[in-house]
Amino acid sequence: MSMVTLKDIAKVAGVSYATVSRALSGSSEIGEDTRKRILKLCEEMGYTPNAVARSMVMKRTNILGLIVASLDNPFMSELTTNIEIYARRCGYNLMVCNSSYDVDLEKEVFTLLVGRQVDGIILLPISSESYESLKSLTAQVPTVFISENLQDLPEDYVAVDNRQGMRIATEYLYSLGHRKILYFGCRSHSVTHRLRLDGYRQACESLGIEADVLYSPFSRSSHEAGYQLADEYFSGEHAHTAMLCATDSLAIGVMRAAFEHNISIPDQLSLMGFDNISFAALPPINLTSIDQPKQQMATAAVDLLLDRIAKPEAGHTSVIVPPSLVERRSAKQLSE
Amino acid sequence: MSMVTLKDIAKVAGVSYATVSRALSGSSEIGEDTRKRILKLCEEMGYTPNAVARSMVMKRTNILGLIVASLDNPFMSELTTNIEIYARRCGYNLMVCNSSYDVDLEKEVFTLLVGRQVDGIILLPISSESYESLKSLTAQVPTVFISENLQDLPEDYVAVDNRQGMRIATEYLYSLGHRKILYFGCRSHSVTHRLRLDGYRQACESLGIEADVLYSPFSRSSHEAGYQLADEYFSGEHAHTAMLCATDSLAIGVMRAAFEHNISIPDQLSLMGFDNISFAALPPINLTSIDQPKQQMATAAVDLLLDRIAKPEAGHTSVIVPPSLVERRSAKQLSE
DNA sequence: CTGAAAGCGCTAACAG
DNA sequence: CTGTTAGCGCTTTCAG
Repeated sequence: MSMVTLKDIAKVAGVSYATVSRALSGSSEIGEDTRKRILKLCEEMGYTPNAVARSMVMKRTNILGLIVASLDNPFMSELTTNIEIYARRCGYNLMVCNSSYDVDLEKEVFTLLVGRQVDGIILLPISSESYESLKSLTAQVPTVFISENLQDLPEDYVAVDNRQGMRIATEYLYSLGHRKILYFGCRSHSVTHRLRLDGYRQACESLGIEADVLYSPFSRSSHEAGYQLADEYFSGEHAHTAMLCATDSLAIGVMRAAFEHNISIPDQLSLMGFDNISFAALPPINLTSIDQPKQQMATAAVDLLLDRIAKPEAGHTSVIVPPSLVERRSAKQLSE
Repeated sequence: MSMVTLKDIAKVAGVSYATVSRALSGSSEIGEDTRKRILKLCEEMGYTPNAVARSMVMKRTNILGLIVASLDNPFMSELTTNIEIYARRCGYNLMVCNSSYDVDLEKEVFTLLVGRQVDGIILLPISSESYESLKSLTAQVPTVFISENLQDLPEDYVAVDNRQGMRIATEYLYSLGHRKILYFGCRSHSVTHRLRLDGYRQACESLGIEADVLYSPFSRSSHEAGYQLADEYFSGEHAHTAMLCATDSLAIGVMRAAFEHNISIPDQLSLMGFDNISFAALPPINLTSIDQPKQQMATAAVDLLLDRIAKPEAGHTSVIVPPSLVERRSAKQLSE
């Protein structure tokens, strides 16, 4: 289709194709007049540079790989959107693969992307265990992990300050008058989730209130998990005035259980989530949450990756971004 | 990093690198013993074929471009997920670009993808107008439009049967006893939306009930649009017992307005949407809707595109997939 | 300032 | 069955 090549336009212009290449690369030395003439010709002949050929010789594709558990997850798709837009602004295109929450597949697509000669890879919500399985691969190509806190592992990553986020949440509920706050957790194996729980515990301690934790046996955070856990909880005694969920998804499940148990939110129970996924803002949900600044995380991840590509041997870096409270209507002042 | 090339392993194996190439491509004639020896060597030396080099000579990249208005939109991200997974199964990787609802950007990224030598492009919710702006480009590379009905335009596309979907919705509400059904529309310029409206009107006519339509002035379907429209509507007289929204997003906005006007859904008003986005299933929303079979649409789009790549000159095809009713709890039997 | 030529890693005839 | 060779379209020394 776009079969016009450098050679073609060189022939028409009556110059060598090296000259045309120079005209296009903009740089170096070339006569202003010839450049203009050539550029015009390219336009006329509908020439589009062949990025594949260029990659071949440049030994870099200007393509970034993105591996994501599932784009269906609103948190991940928000991140992806921002990553793509920013990467493109930096001159990179994005090749996206779903790992479908499968560690083996994740490994497989990683290898695929390496074969594609991507300049770097961004790995998006991956449980911290899968770091183990990818260890040998991440050495082959610049990689940054995003949204999962890898702590002291020798990798680049960007994550929100999870501990701080839960501290903020707990303190907020406290400021609303709540003293009996239940924490609803999940995925106990994940560092990220351990940090969140930590933040809650720390805050409780310094506030002088009791920490109370319920953990979902489900391996993945979902509203089903939240529903089951809450349904059980509401069926027994429940003296807490507020509930703090490890994720928004969990909180949404809690909403359903609360509804079925005729517990009104926020009148009888204040509820909070974490992540501030787009769902949370929907009118019928209106969930007070802790925001992960997705845009900032996205640009930080791309910047970090480009840095690493520029200096493959530099030491590992992590970027921790600040969370923030988003007040909506699922939590309110405790009435006496 | 992965600097091992065919040549390297040829040298070690003591064969010409054409032989290695053959061993890897699996095909043609080559001694079983040498093949095995070579394959083992590749493994040992950690060889990964360079897809860029291969693309260069094959004149095909096995990359598909995907242009999407915004991955943030759950409908689009669901489609994208399915497209990526299926495309990969077919041996293609996906390069994704957001057009951010901007016709110029859309054109820009299209050109970018062409320069990337993608084998084909899938264009995802694009208003039918943008077809005009892309006309000259779609001729350059196999392209399929997805989710927007292009009617008689000379393009390949896959879309749901929008008219039929709204007919089903209307008939369903009718079967629930509703006779005064209000249609909430938007984006009157879009063929897709015109077809939906059409389906509603047709159904009303054959059911012998009156068609009543309210159109949002907003150019994009969103819950804000739905909220505004519904807020206004509820503020005036409102004798309808059911409301049929052109999209789920619109319906979610209606939910908020209803809540604020103390109108209970579904007790006082039945509500339906269209698209069956993932939101709709969330417990606090629980919206009865018309499903667009995203997975089927995704695979159909990829299949269509691969067909077109195989036969660039074949006539244009469209695939219309069937919608289906998803009963949840926002619509119910009209009590007398 | 411009042309000639080499080569990126791989595939595909074409010979042997 | 295996080796030789010629490119794919482009960038980049190195000469003019």
